[in-house]
Amino acid sequence: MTYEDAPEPLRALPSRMLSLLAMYADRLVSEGLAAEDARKWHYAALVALREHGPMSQAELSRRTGVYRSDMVAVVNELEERGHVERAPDPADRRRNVITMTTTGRRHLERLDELISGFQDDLLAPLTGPEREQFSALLARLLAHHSPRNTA
Amino acid sequence: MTYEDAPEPLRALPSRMLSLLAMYADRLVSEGLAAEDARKWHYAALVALREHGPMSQAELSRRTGVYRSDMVAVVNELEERGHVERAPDPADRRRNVITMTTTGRRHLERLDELISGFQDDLLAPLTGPEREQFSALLARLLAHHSPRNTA
DNA sequence: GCGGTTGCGTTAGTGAGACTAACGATGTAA
DNA sequence: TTACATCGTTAGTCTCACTAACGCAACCGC
Repeated sequence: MTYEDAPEPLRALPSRMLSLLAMYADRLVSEGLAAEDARKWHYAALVALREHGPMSQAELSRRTGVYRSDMVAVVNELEERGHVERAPDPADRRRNVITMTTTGRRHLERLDELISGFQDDLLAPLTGPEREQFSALLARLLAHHSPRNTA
Repeated sequence: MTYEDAPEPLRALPSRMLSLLAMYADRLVSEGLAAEDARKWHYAALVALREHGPMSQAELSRRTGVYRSDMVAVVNELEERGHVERAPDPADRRRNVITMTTTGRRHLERLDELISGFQDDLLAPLTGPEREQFSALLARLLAHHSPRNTA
């Protein structure tokens, strides 16, 4: 927060505005999810599981962008809460197969609603078309800077 | 990095795209500034000093958004490098007066160029009008969510 | 004058996130 | 079989935003 009086040249820097707004958005999401005893990586993992079915932690890691060393904790927490099950993969004994439970699926649906509400809060001052445009611009910038397209 | 295969519903979330892009932008700036032995808060502080002249650490903190506890280190580093001078304020002995040196001013001019280049890198895929629009949308979102306007 | 509050610089510490290194166990390929 | 890659896991680094508390100095009401 703060920055009330940031000098103009600073205030107008896209990189700075981006950091500031991202910080705000992150806080919005994190605090909102905390109310459901969830963290944003929980959401990312659950969405991946819904989209692609059961998978190993390493694959979950690749799909969500969470390091596999950090994914350990995420899966631990989801397992504790009964949202996923972790079982050794009989086909490849290095792997764990992570499967979403029914509880997990219900939980995810709840999170879907919350997350969607946060997007509305975030974009509140924009009109419908402006939101589309903002998202589209973000997507283009990301596409340009992500490893896949930059390489 | 990574996220190559993020499931669609995740990938399209504005809050997520924002975080990702901000991470990229931060890295761009931080690594670029490191080449000049600078950090982004150095830049913020120096810009504030140029705009408003000598001021206390607390005021610097308010103007840049850096906590005054963290501002101590920023001023230390700038002082070590000879970019600012720290002197007790005779008018108020609780305060330090931070003044930019000539060296600091030259350094800041160099940073100006670097920073401006990073903005270009960041916004590279967008056309001129698109950059304007993106900045304008960011500014509006920030204005809406910053404490001054939210209150 | 005095007492209470507020602001200052500083130190220390928290909690989260991104990221690296290395491990033992397992699988794959030369 | 030897060499290499992958997986889950532990541990640890660095940076950031943020809080708490400190001693000190200034200000306000009286």
